[in-house]
Amino acid sequence: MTFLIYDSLTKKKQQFVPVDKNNVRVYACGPTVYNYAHVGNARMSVVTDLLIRVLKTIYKNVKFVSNITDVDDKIIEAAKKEKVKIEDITSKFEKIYNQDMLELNVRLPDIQPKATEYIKEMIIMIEKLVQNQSAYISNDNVIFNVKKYKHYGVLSRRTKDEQIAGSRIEVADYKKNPEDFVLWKPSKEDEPGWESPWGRGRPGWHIECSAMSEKCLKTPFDIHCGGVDLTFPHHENEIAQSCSLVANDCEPSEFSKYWFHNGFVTSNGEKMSKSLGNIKLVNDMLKEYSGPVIRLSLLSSHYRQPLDWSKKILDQSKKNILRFSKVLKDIENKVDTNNLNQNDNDFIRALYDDLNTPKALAVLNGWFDDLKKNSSSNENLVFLIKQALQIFGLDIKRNQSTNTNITEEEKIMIEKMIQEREIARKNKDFRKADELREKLKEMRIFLDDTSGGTIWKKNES
RNA sequence: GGUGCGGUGGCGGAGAGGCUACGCACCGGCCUGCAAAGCCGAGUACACCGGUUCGAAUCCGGUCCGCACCUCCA
Repeated sequence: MTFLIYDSLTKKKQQFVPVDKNNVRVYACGPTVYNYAHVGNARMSVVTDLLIRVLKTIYKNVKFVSNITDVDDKIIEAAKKEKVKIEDITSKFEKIYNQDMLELNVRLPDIQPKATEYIKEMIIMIEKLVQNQSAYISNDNVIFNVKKYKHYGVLSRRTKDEQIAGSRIEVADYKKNPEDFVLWKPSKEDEPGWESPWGRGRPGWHIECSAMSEKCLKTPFDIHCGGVDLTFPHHENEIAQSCSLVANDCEPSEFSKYWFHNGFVTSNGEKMSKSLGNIKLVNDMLKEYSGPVIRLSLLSSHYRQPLDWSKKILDQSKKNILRFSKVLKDIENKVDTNNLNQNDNDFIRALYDDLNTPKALAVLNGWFDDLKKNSSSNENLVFLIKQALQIFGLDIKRNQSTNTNITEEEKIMIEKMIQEREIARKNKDFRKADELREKLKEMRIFLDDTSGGTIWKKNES
Protein backbone atom coordinates (compact mmCIF):
# COMPACT_ATOMS: atom_id res chain seq x y z
CA MET A 1 0.00 0.00 0.00
CA THR A 2 1.32 3.40 -0.82
CA PHE A 3 0.56 6.54 1.08
CA LEU A 4 -0.11 9.62 -1.00
CA ILE A 5 0.52 12.99 0.54
CA TYR A 6 -0.01 16.43 -0.94
CA ASP A 7 3.28 18.26 -0.75
CA SER A 8 2.98 22.02 -0.72
CA LEU A 9 6.56 22.41 -1.85
CA THR A 10 5.90 20.74 -5.19
CA LYS A 11 2.16 21.51 -5.11
CA LYS A 12 1.39 17.93 -6.01
CA LYS A 13 0.17 14.74 -4.45
CA GLN A 14 3.25 12.64 -3.98
CA GLN A 15 3.91 9.08 -3.08
CA PHE A 16 5.35 9.14 0.40
CA VAL A 17 8.84 7.66 0.50
CA PRO A 18 10.53 8.11 3.86
CA VAL A 19 14.16 9.13 4.20
CA ASP A 20 14.60 6.14 6.49
CA LYS A 21 11.71 3.71 6.68
CA ASN A 22 12.90 2.46 10.03
CA ASN A 23 12.75 5.92 11.48
CA VAL A 24 10.06 8.16 10.06
CA ARG A 25 10.29 11.70 11.41
CA VAL A 26 7.69 14.45 11.50
CA TYR A 27 7.81 17.99 12.83
CA ALA A 28 4.87 20.31 13.46
CA CYS A 29 4.99 23.97 14.45
CA GLY A 30 3.21 24.07 17.77
CA PRO A 31 1.42 26.83 19.64
CA THR A 32 2.68 30.04 21.15
CA VAL A 33 1.43 29.70 24.69
CA TYR A 34 -0.09 32.97 25.78
CA ASN A 35 -3.78 32.21 25.48
CA TYR A 36 -6.35 29.42 25.34
CA ALA A 37 -6.22 27.17 22.28
CA HIS A 38 -8.79 27.97 19.59
CA VAL A 39 -10.38 25.81 16.91
CA GLY A 40 -7.64 26.71 14.49
CA ASN A 41 -5.00 25.34 16.82
CA ALA A 42 -7.17 22.31 17.37
CA ARG A 43 -7.54 21.62 13.67
CA MET A 44 -3.81 21.61 13.19
CA SER A 45 -3.30 19.31 16.17
CA VAL A 46 -6.07 16.90 15.24
CA VAL A 47 -5.09 16.69 11.59
CA THR A 48 -1.44 16.13 12.44
CA ASP A 49 -2.44 13.55 15.02
CA LEU A 50 -4.38 11.72 12.33
CA LEU A 51 -1.38 11.88 10.01
CA ILE A 52 0.77 10.27 12.68
CA ARG A 53 -1.82 7.57 13.39
CA VAL A 54 -2.02 6.76 9.70
CA LEU A 55 1.76 6.68 9.28
CA LYS A 56 1.91 4.29 12.20
CA THR A 57 -0.25 1.80 10.33
CA ILE A 58 2.59 1.54 7.82
CA TYR A 59 5.79 2.29 9.71
CA LYS A 60 6.81 0.82 12.98
CA ASN A 61 8.82 3.77 14.19
CA VAL A 62 7.37 7.20 13.73
CA LYS A 63 8.93 10.02 15.71
CA PHE A 64 6.81 13.09 16.11
CA VAL A 65 8.14 16.38 17.43
CA SER A 66 6.00 19.44 18.02
CA ASN A 67 7.26 22.47 19.86
CA ILE A 68 5.97 24.95 22.37
CA THR A 69 6.90 28.55 21.66
CA ASP A 70 7.47 30.11 25.05
CA VAL A 71 9.43 33.22 24.10
CA ASP A 72 7.67 35.75 21.96
CA ASP A 73 6.57 39.38 21.97
CA LYS A 74 2.95 38.43 22.44
CA ILE A 75 3.83 36.53 25.57
CA ILE A 76 5.79 39.48 26.90
CA GLU A 77 2.83 41.71 26.23
CA ALA A 78 0.41 39.33 27.92
CA ALA A 79 2.64 39.09 30.98
CA LYS A 80 2.90 42.86 31.22
CA LYS A 81 -0.81 43.26 30.92
CA GLU A 82 -1.56 40.67 33.57
CA LYS A 83 1.32 41.87 35.69
CA VAL A 84 2.66 38.37 36.14
CA LYS A 85 5.88 36.60 35.29
CA ILE A 86 6.44 35.28 31.76
CA GLU A 87 6.78 31.74 33.07
CA ASP A 88 3.44 32.00 34.80
CA ILE A 89 1.78 32.69 31.48
CA THR A 90 3.64 30.07 29.48
CA SER A 91 3.40 27.24 31.98
CA LYS A 92 -0.28 27.91 32.56
CA PHE A 93 -1.22 27.91 28.89
CA GLU A 94 1.06 25.06 27.98
CA LYS A 95 -0.78 22.95 30.49
CA ILE A 96 -4.17 24.09 29.26
CA TYR A 97 -3.20 23.45 25.67
CA ASN A 98 -2.14 19.89 26.37
CA GLN A 99 -5.23 19.23 28.44
CA ASP A 100 -7.55 20.54 25.76
CA MET A 101 -5.83 18.48 23.10
CA LEU A 102 -6.05 15.42 25.29
CA GLU A 103 -9.81 15.96 25.39
CA LEU A 104 -9.73 15.81 21.61
CA ASN A 105 -7.79 12.56 21.89
CA VAL A 106 -4.67 14.10 20.42
CA ARG A 107 -1.66 12.14 21.54
CA LEU A 108 1.26 14.02 22.98
CA PRO A 109 4.20 14.32 20.61
CA ASP A 110 7.19 12.10 21.34
CA ILE A 111 9.14 15.25 22.09
CA GLN A 112 7.60 18.60 22.89
CA PRO A 113 10.59 20.92 22.99
CA LYS A 114 10.34 24.43 24.38
CA ALA A 115 12.05 27.28 22.59
CA THR A 116 13.70 28.58 25.76
CA GLU A 117 15.45 25.26 26.23
CA TYR A 118 17.16 25.50 22.87
CA ILE A 119 18.61 29.00 23.00
CA LYS A 120 22.15 27.62 22.92
CA GLU A 121 21.43 25.68 19.73
CA MET A 122 19.89 28.75 18.16
CA ILE A 123 22.92 30.89 18.97
CA ILE A 124 25.24 28.32 17.43
CA MET A 125 23.10 28.26 14.31
CA ILE A 126 23.02 32.04 14.05
CA GLU A 127 26.79 32.22 14.50
CA LYS A 128 27.24 29.88 11.56
CA LEU A 129 24.91 31.95 9.44
CA VAL A 130 26.87 35.10 10.28
CA GLN A 131 30.10 33.32 9.52
CA ASN A 132 29.03 32.18 6.09
CA GLN A 133 27.58 35.62 5.36
CA SER A 134 23.98 34.50 5.15
CA ALA A 135 23.28 36.93 7.95
CA TYR A 136 24.50 40.40 8.83
CA ILE A 137 24.47 42.56 11.91
CA SER A 138 22.64 45.84 11.81
CA ASN A 139 21.43 48.07 14.57
CA ASP A 140 22.28 45.36 17.18
CA ASN A 141 20.08 42.87 15.37
CA VAL A 142 21.27 39.82 13.54
CA ILE A 143 19.40 39.69 10.28
CA PHE A 144 19.09 37.01 7.66
CA ASN A 145 19.92 38.20 4.17
CA VAL A 146 17.31 36.71 1.94
CA LYS A 147 19.23 37.53 -1.23
CA LYS A 148 21.94 35.09 -0.21
CA TYR A 149 19.73 32.04 -0.41
CA LYS A 150 19.12 30.89 -3.94
CA HIS A 151 15.79 29.17 -3.44
CA TYR A 152 14.12 31.81 -1.31
CA GLY A 153 10.43 31.91 -2.15
CA VAL A 154 9.94 28.39 -3.55
CA LEU A 155 7.49 27.28 -0.93
CA SER A 156 5.16 30.26 -1.11
CA ARG A 157 5.82 30.89 -4.81
CA ARG A 158 6.65 34.49 -4.22
CA THR A 159 9.27 36.46 -6.00
CA LYS A 160 10.63 39.26 -3.94
CA ASP A 161 9.69 42.16 -6.13
CA GLU A 162 6.18 41.42 -7.28
CA GLN A 163 4.55 41.39 -3.89
CA ILE A 164 5.92 44.67 -2.67
CA ALA A 165 3.64 46.89 -4.70
CA GLY A 166 0.29 47.11 -2.98
CA SER A 167 1.35 45.08 0.00
CA ARG A 168 1.45 46.25 3.56
CA ILE A 169 5.11 45.59 4.13
CA GLU A 170 6.77 48.31 6.06
CA VAL A 171 10.48 48.20 5.56
CA ALA A 172 12.54 48.69 8.65
CA ASP A 173 15.40 50.93 7.64
CA TYR A 174 18.08 48.70 9.13
CA LYS A 175 17.23 45.89 6.73
CA LYS A 176 19.02 45.50 3.42
CA ASN A 177 15.98 43.95 1.76
CA PRO A 178 12.39 44.29 2.85
CA GLU A 179 11.92 40.55 3.37
CA ASP A 180 15.06 40.09 5.43
CA PHE A 181 14.14 38.82 8.84
CA VAL A 182 15.46 38.94 12.37
CA LEU A 183 17.43 36.02 13.79
CA TRP A 184 18.39 37.71 17.04
CA LYS A 185 17.29 40.93 18.61
CA PRO A 186 18.37 42.90 21.67
CA SER A 187 16.20 42.72 24.78
CA LYS A 188 15.36 45.64 27.01
CA GLU A 189 15.97 45.45 30.73
CA ASP A 190 12.49 44.22 31.51
CA GLU A 191 12.34 41.74 28.67
CA PRO A 192 13.56 38.15 28.77
CA GLY A 193 17.05 37.81 27.36
CA TRP A 194 20.08 35.58 27.06
CA GLU A 195 23.76 36.43 26.73
CA SER A 196 25.03 36.04 23.19
CA PRO A 197 27.94 37.17 20.99
CA TRP A 198 25.65 40.11 20.04
CA GLY A 199 24.82 41.10 23.59
CA ARG A 200 21.85 40.28 25.76
CA GLY A 201 18.91 39.45 23.57
CA ARG A 202 16.41 36.89 22.36
CA PRO A 203 15.76 34.93 19.20
CA GLY A 204 13.51 35.96 16.33
CA TRP A 205 10.50 33.84 15.65
CA HIS A 206 11.69 31.52 12.91
CA ILE A 207 15.03 30.28 14.17
CA GLU A 208 13.56 28.18 16.98
CA CYS A 209 11.91 25.68 14.66
CA SER A 210 15.09 25.29 12.64
CA ALA A 211 17.07 24.66 15.80
CA MET A 212 14.62 22.30 17.46
CA SER A 213 13.83 20.22 14.38
CA GLU A 214 17.54 19.82 13.65
CA LYS A 215 18.33 18.89 17.23
CA CYS A 216 15.38 16.57 17.86
CA LEU A 217 15.04 14.93 14.46
CA LYS A 218 18.18 15.57 12.40
CA THR A 219 17.80 16.87 8.89
CA PRO A 220 16.56 16.02 6.42
CA PHE A 221 13.42 14.71 8.08
CA ASP A 222 10.27 13.55 6.36
CA ILE A 223 7.31 15.83 6.92
CA HIS A 224 6.98 19.36 8.21
CA CYS A 225 3.46 20.33 9.28
CA GLY A 226 1.62 23.52 10.12
CA GLY A 227 -1.30 25.74 9.20
CA VAL A 228 -1.35 27.25 5.69
CA ASP A 229 -0.82 30.70 7.09
CA LEU A 230 2.63 29.63 8.19
CA THR A 231 3.89 28.97 4.68
CA PHE A 232 4.87 32.60 4.46
CA PRO A 233 6.91 33.90 6.05
CA HIS A 234 7.56 31.34 8.78
CA HIS A 235 8.23 28.18 6.80
CA GLU A 236 9.88 30.02 3.95
CA ASN A 237 12.31 31.49 6.45
CA GLU A 238 12.89 28.19 8.18
CA ILE A 239 13.94 26.68 4.88
CA ALA A 240 16.24 29.60 4.14
CA GLN A 241 17.97 29.37 7.52
CA SER A 242 18.33 25.64 7.73
CA CYS A 243 19.45 25.19 4.16
CA SER A 244 21.89 28.09 4.28
CA LEU A 245 23.75 26.25 7.02
CA VAL A 246 24.66 23.73 4.35
CA ALA A 247 25.06 25.86 1.24
CA ASN A 248 23.61 28.91 -0.47
CA ASP A 249 21.98 26.76 -3.09
CA CYS A 250 20.96 23.84 -0.88
CA GLU A 251 17.64 22.39 -2.05
CA PRO A 252 14.68 22.98 0.30
CA SER A 253 14.03 19.25 0.41
CA GLU A 254 17.34 18.85 2.23
CA PHE A 255 15.59 20.30 5.24
CA SER A 256 12.20 18.58 5.10
CA LYS A 257 11.16 16.28 2.32
CA TYR A 258 7.43 16.99 2.35
CA TRP A 259 5.47 20.01 3.51
CA PHE A 260 2.03 19.39 4.94
CA HIS A 261 -0.32 22.34 5.46
CA ASN A 262 -3.83 22.29 6.81
CA GLY A 263 -6.50 24.78 5.73
CA PHE A 264 -7.84 27.66 7.74
CA VAL A 265 -10.84 27.66 10.03
CA THR A 266 -13.32 30.48 9.71
CA SER A 267 -16.13 31.16 12.13
CA ASN A 268 -19.53 31.60 10.52
CA GLY A 269 -17.82 32.62 7.31
CA GLU A 270 -15.56 35.19 8.88
CA LYS A 271 -11.96 35.04 9.84
CA MET A 272 -11.50 34.53 13.54
CA SER A 273 -10.00 37.64 15.00
CA LYS A 274 -9.86 39.42 18.28
CA SER A 275 -11.46 42.53 16.87
CA LEU A 276 -14.50 40.61 15.67
CA GLY A 277 -14.57 38.75 18.95
CA ASN A 278 -15.35 35.50 17.19
CA ILE A 279 -12.44 33.36 18.30
CA LYS A 280 -13.79 29.97 19.30
CA LEU A 281 -11.86 28.45 22.16
CA VAL A 282 -11.60 24.71 22.56
CA ASN A 283 -11.94 25.13 26.27
CA ASP A 284 -15.33 26.83 25.92
CA MET A 285 -16.62 24.37 23.36
CA LEU A 286 -15.78 21.45 25.59
CA LYS A 287 -18.35 22.74 28.04
CA GLU A 288 -21.05 22.13 25.48
CA TYR A 289 -19.74 19.37 23.23
CA SER A 290 -17.75 16.26 23.92
CA GLY A 291 -14.21 15.73 22.65
CA PRO A 292 -15.21 13.17 20.02
CA VAL A 293 -17.90 15.50 18.67
CA ILE A 294 -15.39 18.31 18.22
CA ARG A 295 -12.83 15.93 16.76
CA LEU A 296 -15.29 14.52 14.25
CA SER A 297 -16.32 18.04 13.25
CA LEU A 298 -12.71 18.88 12.56
CA LEU A 299 -12.28 15.78 10.45
CA SER A 300 -15.55 16.04 8.56
CA SER A 301 -14.00 17.99 5.74
CA HIS A 302 -10.73 17.37 3.97
CA TYR A 303 -7.81 18.83 5.87
CA ARG A 304 -6.68 21.12 3.07
CA GLN A 305 -10.12 22.64 2.54
CA PRO A 306 -11.17 25.70 4.43
CA LEU A 307 -13.45 24.80 7.31
CA ASP A 308 -16.25 27.04 8.41
CA TRP A 309 -16.92 26.48 12.08
CA SER A 310 -20.51 26.75 13.26
CA LYS A 311 -23.02 25.29 15.64
CA LYS A 312 -24.50 23.36 12.71
CA ILE A 313 -21.37 21.39 12.04
CA LEU A 314 -21.11 20.49 15.73
CA ASP A 315 -24.72 19.43 16.01
CA GLN A 316 -24.39 17.29 12.93
CA SER A 317 -21.34 15.55 14.34
CA LYS A 318 -23.11 15.12 17.63
CA LYS A 319 -25.88 13.17 15.92
CA ASN A 320 -23.40 11.05 14.06
CA ILE A 321 -21.48 10.22 17.19
CA LEU A 322 -24.72 9.32 18.93
CA ARG A 323 -25.67 7.04 16.06
CA PHE A 324 -22.26 5.34 16.17
CA SER A 325 -22.39 4.85 19.89
CA LYS A 326 -25.80 3.19 19.71
CA VAL A 327 -24.55 0.55 17.33
CA LEU A 328 -21.32 0.22 19.21
CA LYS A 329 -23.05 -0.49 22.48
CA ASP A 330 -24.15 -3.85 21.12
CA ILE A 331 -20.72 -4.96 20.02
CA GLU A 332 -18.79 -3.64 22.99
CA ASN A 333 -16.41 -6.47 23.79
CA LYS A 334 -16.69 -8.60 20.75
CA VAL A 335 -13.22 -8.24 19.32
CA ASP A 336 -9.94 -7.17 20.79
CA THR A 337 -8.33 -4.77 18.37
CA ASN A 338 -5.17 -4.19 20.27
CA ASN A 339 -2.86 -6.45 18.37
CA LEU A 340 -4.64 -6.58 15.09
CA ASN A 341 -3.67 -4.63 12.08
CA GLN A 342 -5.28 -5.13 8.76
CA ASN A 343 -4.74 -2.31 6.36
CA ASP A 344 -6.22 -3.45 3.15
CA ASN A 345 -9.71 -2.03 3.15
CA ASP A 346 -11.62 0.90 1.71
CA PHE A 347 -11.43 2.96 4.86
CA ILE A 348 -7.68 2.87 5.06
CA ARG A 349 -7.37 3.23 1.32
CA ALA A 350 -9.25 6.53 1.58
CA LEU A 351 -6.88 7.73 4.27
CA TYR A 352 -3.84 6.62 2.29
CA ASP A 353 -5.05 8.96 -0.42
CA ASP A 354 -3.89 12.18 1.20
CA LEU A 355 -6.07 11.67 4.29
CA ASN A 356 -9.43 11.72 2.58
CA THR A 357 -11.43 11.74 5.80
CA PRO A 358 -14.88 12.41 4.25
CA LYS A 359 -14.49 9.40 2.01
CA ALA A 360 -13.24 7.30 4.89
CA LEU A 361 -16.27 8.37 6.90
CA ALA A 362 -18.55 7.31 4.07
CA VAL A 363 -16.96 3.86 4.14
CA LEU A 364 -17.45 3.70 7.87
CA ASN A 365 -21.11 4.62 7.51
CA GLY A 366 -21.53 1.78 5.05
CA TRP A 367 -20.01 -0.64 7.55
CA PHE A 368 -22.33 0.52 10.27
CA ASP A 369 -25.28 -0.13 7.99
CA ASP A 370 -24.03 -3.60 7.13
CA LEU A 371 -23.46 -4.38 10.75
CA LYS A 372 -27.00 -3.42 11.70
CA LYS A 373 -28.38 -5.59 8.96
CA ASN A 374 -26.29 -8.57 9.97
CA SER A 375 -27.31 -8.12 13.59
CA SER A 376 -23.71 -7.76 14.80
CA SER A 377 -22.76 -11.29 13.89
CA ASN A 378 -19.93 -10.36 11.57
CA GLU A 379 -16.71 -10.44 13.54
CA ASN A 380 -14.58 -9.10 10.77
CA LEU A 381 -16.83 -6.11 10.36
CA VAL A 382 -16.77 -5.39 14.06
CA PHE A 383 -13.02 -5.52 13.92
CA LEU A 384 -12.83 -3.19 10.93
CA ILE A 385 -15.10 -0.66 12.58
CA LYS A 386 -13.19 -0.69 15.81
CA GLN A 387 -9.90 -0.30 14.03
CA ALA A 388 -11.27 2.52 11.90
CA LEU A 389 -12.48 4.41 14.96
CA GLN A 390 -9.12 3.89 16.56
CA ILE A 391 -7.28 5.36 13.60
CA PHE A 392 -9.72 8.25 13.47
CA GLY A 393 -9.11 8.75 17.16
CA LEU A 394 -12.79 8.65 18.01
CA ASP A 395 -13.08 7.27 21.48
CA ILE A 396 -16.81 7.06 21.48
CA LYS A 397 -17.19 5.52 24.88
CA ARG A 398 -16.03 8.77 26.37
CA ASN A 399 -18.97 10.46 24.81
CA GLN A 400 -21.59 8.52 26.70
CA SER A 401 -23.38 10.91 28.90
CA THR A 402 -23.63 10.23 32.55
CA ASN A 403 -26.14 11.83 34.80
CA THR A 404 -23.43 12.97 37.14
CA ASN A 405 -24.23 16.57 37.82
CA ILE A 406 -27.59 15.80 39.27
CA THR A 407 -28.24 15.86 42.99
CA GLU A 408 -29.80 12.98 44.88
CA GLU A 409 -32.87 15.09 45.55
CA GLU A 410 -33.37 15.88 41.90
CA LYS A 411 -32.96 12.23 41.09
CA ILE A 412 -35.62 11.18 43.52
CA MET A 413 -37.98 13.80 42.21
CA ILE A 414 -37.41 12.81 38.61
CA GLU A 415 -37.93 9.16 39.33
CA LYS A 416 -41.09 9.95 41.23
CA MET A 417 -42.46 11.85 38.27
CA ILE A 418 -41.60 9.00 35.95
CA GLN A 419 -43.40 6.58 38.24
CA GLU A 420 -46.41 8.84 38.27
CA ARG A 421 -46.34 8.89 34.51
CA GLU A 422 -46.09 5.10 34.39
CA ILE A 423 -49.27 4.86 36.42
CA ALA A 424 -51.00 7.38 34.20
CA ARG A 425 -49.96 5.42 31.12
CA LYS A 426 -51.29 2.21 32.58
CA ASN A 427 -54.58 3.93 33.25
CA LYS A 428 -54.54 5.25 29.69
CA ASP A 429 -54.51 8.77 31.02
CA PHE A 430 -52.23 9.87 28.19
CA ARG A 431 -52.90 13.52 28.65
CA LYS A 432 -51.40 13.44 32.10
CA ALA A 433 -48.54 11.29 30.86
CA ASP A 434 -47.70 13.81 28.17
CA GLU A 435 -47.90 16.67 30.62
CA LEU A 436 -45.31 14.98 32.78
CA ARG A 437 -43.10 14.38 29.79
CA GLU A 438 -43.32 18.08 28.95
CA LYS A 439 -42.58 19.14 32.49
CA LEU A 440 -39.45 17.02 32.58
CA LYS A 441 -38.43 18.28 29.17
CA GLU A 442 -38.44 21.80 30.53
CA MET A 443 -35.92 20.61 33.10
CA ARG A 444 -33.86 19.19 30.20
CA ILE A 445 -34.73 15.68 31.23
CA PHE A 446 -35.52 13.49 28.25
CA LEU A 447 -37.49 10.29 28.47
CA ASP A 448 -37.14 7.24 26.36
CA ASP A 449 -39.81 4.54 26.62
CA THR A 450 -38.06 1.31 25.84
CA SER A 451 -39.31 -2.24 26.04
CA GLY A 452 -37.37 -2.56 29.27
CA GLY A 453 -39.01 0.45 30.89
CA THR A 454 -38.58 4.19 30.76
CA ILE A 455 -35.06 5.55 30.92
CA TRP A 456 -34.07 9.19 31.31
CA LYS A 457 -31.19 11.40 30.48
CA LYS A 458 -30.29 14.96 31.24
CA ASN A 459 -29.38 17.26 28.36
CA GLU A 460 -28.77 14.25 26.21
CA SER A 461 -25.82 14.35 23.87
C1' G B 1 -1.11 44.72 -7.13
C1' G B 2 1.07 39.64 -6.33
C1' U B 3 0.36 34.36 -4.61
C1' G B 4 -2.61 30.17 -3.41
C1' C B 5 -7.35 27.56 -2.74
C1' G B 6 -12.40 27.23 -3.95
C1' G B 7 -17.70 27.75 -6.09
C1' U B 8 -21.59 20.47 -6.00
C1' G B 9 -28.94 19.22 -3.99
C1' G B 10 -32.17 22.96 2.02
C1' C B 11 -27.24 22.42 4.74
C1' G B 12 -22.31 19.98 5.46
C1' G B 13 -19.14 17.45 2.06
C1' A B 14 -16.31 13.63 -1.29
C1' G B 15 -15.68 12.45 -6.29
C1' A B 16 -13.77 13.73 -11.05
C1' G B 17 -15.13 12.29 -18.81
C1' G B 18 -20.38 7.59 -19.03
C1' C B 19 -22.03 3.64 -13.11
C1' U B 20 -24.72 10.62 -10.46
C1' A B 21 -20.75 8.99 -2.65
C1' C B 22 -21.77 9.85 2.42
C1' G B 23 -23.94 12.50 6.55
C1' C B 24 -27.58 16.11 8.59
C1' A B 25 -32.43 18.25 7.65
C1' C B 26 -37.09 17.62 5.11
C1' C B 27 -41.20 14.47 3.10
C1' G B 28 -44.01 9.55 2.84
C1' G B 29 -44.58 4.60 5.14
C1' C B 30 -43.82 0.76 9.18
C1' C B 31 -43.38 0.68 14.50
C1' U B 32 -45.28 3.52 19.00
C1' G B 33 -51.10 5.44 23.40
C1' C B 34 -47.98 9.70 21.99
C1' A B 35 -42.87 10.58 21.46
C1' A B 36 -37.77 9.10 20.81
C1' A B 37 -34.93 5.50 18.51
C1' G B 38 -34.94 2.04 14.63
C1' C B 39 -36.38 0.23 9.80
C1' C B 40 -38.19 0.94 4.55
C1' G B 41 -38.81 4.51 0.63
C1' A B 42 -38.92 9.30 -2.36
C1' G B 43 -36.98 13.90 -3.88
C1' U B 44 -33.81 17.85 -5.08
C1' A B 45 -26.92 19.02 -7.55
C1' C B 46 -22.64 20.17 -9.80
C1' A B 47 -21.59 29.37 -10.42
C1' C B 48 -22.13 31.46 -15.62
C1' C B 49 -20.96 31.53 -21.06
C1' G B 50 -18.64 29.17 -25.01
C1' G B 51 -15.67 24.93 -26.93
C1' U B 52 -13.71 19.59 -27.31
C1' U B 53 -16.41 14.76 -27.19
C1' C B 54 -21.04 9.81 -29.17
C1' G B 55 -21.19 11.62 -24.00
C1' A B 56 -18.75 16.93 -19.30
C1' A B 57 -20.22 18.41 -12.69
C1' U B 58 -15.48 16.23 -14.25
C1' C B 59 -11.15 18.38 -19.99
C1' C B 60 -10.04 23.46 -22.57
C1' G B 61 -10.91 28.96 -22.96
C1' G B 62 -13.30 33.12 -20.93
C1' U B 63 -16.57 35.66 -17.21
C1' C B 64 -18.45 36.38 -12.40
C1' C B 65 -18.22 35.43 -7.13
C1' G B 66 -15.98 33.79 -2.39
C1' C B 67 -11.90 32.76 1.03
C1' A B 68 -6.91 32.92 2.70
C1' C B 69 -1.75 34.76 2.55
C1' C B 70 1.69 39.02 1.26
C1' U B 71 1.91 42.35 9.14
C1' C B 72 1.43 38.64 14.42
C1' C B 73 -1.50 34.36 13.42
C1' A B 74 -2.72 27.23 13.30
